[in-house]
Amino acid sequence: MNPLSLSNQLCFPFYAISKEISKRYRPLLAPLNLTYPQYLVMLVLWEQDFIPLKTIGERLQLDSGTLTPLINKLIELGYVKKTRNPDDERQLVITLTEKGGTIKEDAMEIPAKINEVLGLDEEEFIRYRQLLDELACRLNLSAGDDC
Amino acid sequence: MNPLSLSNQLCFPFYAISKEISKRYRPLLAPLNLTYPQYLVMLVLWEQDFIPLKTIGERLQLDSGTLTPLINKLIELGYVKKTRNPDDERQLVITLTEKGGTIKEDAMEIPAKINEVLGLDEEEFIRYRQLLDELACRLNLSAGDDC
DNA sequence: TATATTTAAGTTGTGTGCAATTTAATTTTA
DNA sequence: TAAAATTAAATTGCACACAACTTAAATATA
Repeated sequence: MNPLSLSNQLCFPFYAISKEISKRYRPLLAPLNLTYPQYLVMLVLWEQDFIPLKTIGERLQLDSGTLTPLINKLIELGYVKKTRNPDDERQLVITLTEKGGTIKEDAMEIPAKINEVLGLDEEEFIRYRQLLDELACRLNLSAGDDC
Repeated sequence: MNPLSLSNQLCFPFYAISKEISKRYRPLLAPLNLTYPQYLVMLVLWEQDFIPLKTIGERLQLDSGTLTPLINKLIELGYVKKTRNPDDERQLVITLTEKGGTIKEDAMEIPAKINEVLGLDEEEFIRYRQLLDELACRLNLSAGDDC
């Protein structure tokens, strides 16, 4: 057994599947003019508006080098705006615009469509998510850390 | 239950775990001066040398826009070289240099180290791989297609 | 066999992803 | 309280990832 064989490593299927998933999101996100990472930022904001850039970065594991241009793009699209925390001028606080709030309605359709596109039923979805959550815990990627 | 919540989607854990895995590869690959995608190309070549660029792209699901500069970097590192198929001058055939063959010995250490870094024992490794293989099949990402 | 079509790489442009550095604001501490 | 350390964004530079397009070679077909 060759340990270097692609088929004998975890890394490659993870890499390939992850790329494939974001590829299948692309046509669903196109009507909203969002890329997959931009959509993730919007998900964070729809869950909690008026949030520091720092916190978005912690949730998504992204640094300012990635987020700064991404947020600028979302501003250009008219979905968010930047404010500063008056108590700490270093902090950039991101808020949804009205338009950014409105497209949430369209985005609500996406999770169901994605499961369809991925060909997963409810049971499979839950099974995969459990395994991923478990692995995320093991890699210390969980927010809650109750694992 | 909010369907748009990060924690209720498959996409995000996949995205986060995939990034985390390649992050954990980075220090292991640094001594070889390889990035993670470059390492994947080397894995393909160590499995089968003298292979068309096209075929590498099919294995890794990457197009020439990604592979051309990546291969140029591997040439710069002295690990591979380009030749043309004399029977079809369109085809670029990639071959390992002596140096590219030699570093395979160092790379042999990596799979074991990665499982250690990810904190997975043999049993868990197999369990995760089965699930990923299953999902890859379902997404039509498998070469064999026997699923 | 000349023309059209297809195919393989390469090129260009946009958008991440991340390391390393810079800038400005805040906090620590000497 | 002035200087040092820390913190949050922004900037710079490099390397993917991929869509769209170009170029050159091979194949198909009229």
